[in-house]
Amino acid sequence: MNYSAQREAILTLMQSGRLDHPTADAVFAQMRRRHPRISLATVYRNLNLLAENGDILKIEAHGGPERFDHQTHAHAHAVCKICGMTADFSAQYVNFRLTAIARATGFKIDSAQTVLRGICGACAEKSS
Amino acid sequence: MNYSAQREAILTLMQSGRLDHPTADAVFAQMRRRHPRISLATVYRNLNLLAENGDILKIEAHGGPERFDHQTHAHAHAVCKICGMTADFSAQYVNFRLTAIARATGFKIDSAQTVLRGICGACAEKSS
DNA sequence: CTGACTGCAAAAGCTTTGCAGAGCC
DNA sequence: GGCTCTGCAAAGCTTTTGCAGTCAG
Repeated sequence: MNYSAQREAILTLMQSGRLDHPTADAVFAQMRRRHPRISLATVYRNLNLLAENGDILKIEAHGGPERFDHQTHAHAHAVCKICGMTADFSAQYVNFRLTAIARATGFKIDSAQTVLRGICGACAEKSS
Repeated sequence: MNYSAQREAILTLMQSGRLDHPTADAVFAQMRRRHPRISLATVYRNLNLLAENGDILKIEAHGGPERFDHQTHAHAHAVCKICGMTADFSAQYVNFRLTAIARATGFKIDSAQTVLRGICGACAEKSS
């Protein structure tokens, strides 16, 4: 077992899906309920470790704090620019021609992330 | 003309293509050569205004400072996770089924950004 | 005992903001 | 005068880091 109790607990929390694309801070707040002495630094450290390890995914929020996702299979995200809500959508809607890109840019590609920005249904209603 | 002298100068600098996907700081450094009294705050303010206005593009660097791009037509980026170098590639390599996504998520989509992370040719050589 | 892990507090970016002074029409 | 724009400095936010203490095996 390479995972300390706290790391394990964070992973379990993430995998429960109880939090939806949480920020580190949201994870911290939730963790505190059962581990009142946990620190924000630990949450950051462990989320980053878990992400490096491929257990969770770190996603870009484009102009907001980073968010984490327990779904590690290929998918993409739509971020509401008003409330920050993040929705998943299947990667089948986005197609990468990775080999062609690697050839064109000379890069060795590790990971691909697509983020769409827009306004979610709830915010669209409110503002109308 | 809605553009102040400095805003105009920043836009001109950006459009010259002399800087490659510069950070705000890089724009600041370059601007200083001809406008020694310009401040970093002004650079940020104007880059953001220009981006809102669609004159330039603000791109995500995923774990680094934001970068700006004078190319506003659809394209995507590959970011080197070692040196931060950012390469363009044509949108033809990435396909979005935007209407399907909008339907699936309930979002009204404004913009789409795809960022690939990897290692650029130069860094790959150095580390090998 | 040794090494990994943690809390705390401080630091480190990067970016934004408040304010007063300039400049322009 | 009224407007926008600017420089400066300070604050803000998120994230990382140094360090000493703690825990597990």
